[in-house]
Amino acid sequence: MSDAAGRPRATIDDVAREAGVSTATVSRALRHHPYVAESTRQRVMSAVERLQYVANASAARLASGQSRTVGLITPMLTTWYTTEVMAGVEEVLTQARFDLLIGTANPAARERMFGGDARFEQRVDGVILVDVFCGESGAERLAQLDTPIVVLGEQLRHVTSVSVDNDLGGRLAARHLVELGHRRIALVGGYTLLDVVSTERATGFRETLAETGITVPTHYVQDGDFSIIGGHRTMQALLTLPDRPTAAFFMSDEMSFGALQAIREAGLHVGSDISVIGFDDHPVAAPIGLSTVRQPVRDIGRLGARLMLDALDGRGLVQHHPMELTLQARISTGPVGNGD
Amino acid sequence: MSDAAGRPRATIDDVAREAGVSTATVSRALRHHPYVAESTRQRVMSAVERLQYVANASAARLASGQSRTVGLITPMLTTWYTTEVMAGVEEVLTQARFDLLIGTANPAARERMFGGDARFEQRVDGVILVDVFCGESGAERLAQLDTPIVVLGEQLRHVTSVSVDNDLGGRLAARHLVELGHRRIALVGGYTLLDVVSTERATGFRETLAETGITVPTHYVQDGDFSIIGGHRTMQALLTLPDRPTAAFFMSDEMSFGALQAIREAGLHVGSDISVIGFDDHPVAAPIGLSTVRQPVRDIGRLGARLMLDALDGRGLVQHHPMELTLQARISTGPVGNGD
DNA sequence: CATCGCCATGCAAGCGCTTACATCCGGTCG
DNA sequence: CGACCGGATGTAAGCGCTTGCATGGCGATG
Repeated sequence: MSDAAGRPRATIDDVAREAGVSTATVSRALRHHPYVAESTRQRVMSAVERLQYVANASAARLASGQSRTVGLITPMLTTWYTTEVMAGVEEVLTQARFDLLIGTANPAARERMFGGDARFEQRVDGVILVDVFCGESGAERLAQLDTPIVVLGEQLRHVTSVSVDNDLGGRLAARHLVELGHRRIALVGGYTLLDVVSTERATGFRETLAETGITVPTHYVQDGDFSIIGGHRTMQALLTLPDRPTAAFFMSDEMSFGALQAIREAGLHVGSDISVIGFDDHPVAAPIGLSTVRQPVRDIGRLGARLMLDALDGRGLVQHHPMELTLQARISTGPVGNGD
Repeated sequence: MSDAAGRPRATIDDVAREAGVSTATVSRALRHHPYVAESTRQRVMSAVERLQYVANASAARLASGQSRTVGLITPMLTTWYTTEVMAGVEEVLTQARFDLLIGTANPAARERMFGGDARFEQRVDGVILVDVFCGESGAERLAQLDTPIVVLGEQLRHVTSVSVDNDLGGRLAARHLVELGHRRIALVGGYTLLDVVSTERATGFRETLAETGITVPTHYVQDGDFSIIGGHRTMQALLTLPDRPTAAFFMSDEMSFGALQAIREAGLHVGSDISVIGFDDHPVAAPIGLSTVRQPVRDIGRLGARLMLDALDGRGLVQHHPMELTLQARISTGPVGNGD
């Protein structure tokens, strides 16, 4: 290691020598330890400046046993939701001078992770799980680890968690469509059999419809794996139905985008021939007029990171933190029969 | 540090003892060093398994002097383009068991970075710059550092770089609009005064138009800072012009999305009243029918990471790697006068 | 059969920090 | 005025690995 000028990189010993103090003092001065005289700190700082000293992170981590890094594990790195959460986490962590390490956990490898992901071991001080869906039993196991854990996207009792009220999300979407007069309504989730999020939203959605005597027939329920292409495929299928629905609730905006494309390709009109409501409030939703249930995605990430920082400080509380959901009505949803 | 069972974490010494060999042998066995007998390796591996040993990355890094981490610096963390490049980089790096450290460089702090971003020093083995726009002179300085550098988004002589031919991109967009008969064409870049990308695309665009005798008047040239909101604002401005353009080239799809919204809000029709062509081929472009100049964004990230890995291996070549650009004509562009 | 050479392994010295503990020093207090 | 105390600093023992060098075997060679 050497710097741009070819000189070998300065170490803490060089700084100590230059400042005429011990390495212990340099270390303390740099980390704002209380017992360092102001004059000494000044001397150290100017030596640091002169030598262009930058601490070696690996050495510090080894010696302190802390990595100042938090890991983030998610099964779906490619959805907008996930990257947005990450952005929020990154923002807060960076500000606190922590590093972020990303790890992907496909559903199959999930089990292994509860025993500790090898990639992360000893490398992170804590881990944030995004949409990993561990369930209460998984959470209990996580709580056993001596590593702080924060779970995003699921409400849990045994670990710190933050999520929206998905049931309510489903209700908001249902109420909106009912108010517009729709009765033949399709329901498209991500991976119905696997993810709690879809299940919870579906429950709220169905219950609200049931209040008006509406039921969602089985062939109106589909999975679109939270992707644009999945939404496209799903809407194509729905459009070929003899009893074509007049509205559909897609549980992510990305799926909705695909759905809008399918509708247009079929020569139909969104909002009149068929209404579509999404979930998330993706930045493109407003520009293209997609009605949706908005969740404060970036804030979820920010809060998650803050909770992690608290836990790392020892002043973390194991509790659930709910986040707000709001309906954004736009032009992709309209009164039923408008187009007929 | 302890594992889930509360036992202190196993170290390399524990493994050595358990396997009846020295720590040196364990270290070699784990890193597939050639001079380790197969039988020994087996013994070590089973000891590792039994003790659930996971190496401490910090210790390894300190001892080896390598961080197995590469830094990525970008001024615009929030654009789709950047996150997509990152995803490509991450994919390749993770596979090679490298870590990725993200750093944001706002244009103002750019200068400092050439002297080395403190956040990254001694912590990364190399750094990838995404859309940092250093220019040949900056590149020369970067080449002086003993840290491998890969620049994405700009063609450079003195450092390894990968980028598309932005001039060609501008030409493709221009040719498409000209072929549709447009003559009043607006041109919206990111930060005209700052970024090479916009400048290069503008050059190709204008030259192609010039071949047909078309010039772009000053008031048709705007900046939309590569954001949805910026595109929206810009299109609103263009629509109020007495000599409203019949087509516009937005240098990112995200700006185009905002533009489409503005057009719809004004009660006009995209593709007939006014044509819009973007740049990137954002995943939402196809669903909503936005014509665009496609660049293989994720591949740029992947290649960048691969080049970095090569450089770290000492078998890197300083050279430029061009990437393909293709026109994707969709319904947001149509023949001129179609809507009048 | 002594000599080589090469593969396999062990020894031990760091890598550059952090931090418990020891030390020193000047003021306070009884 | 000596004991005490707490702030400021130094000493040095690690943290858990990697790796240059030394060593030990063993088959091939002359």
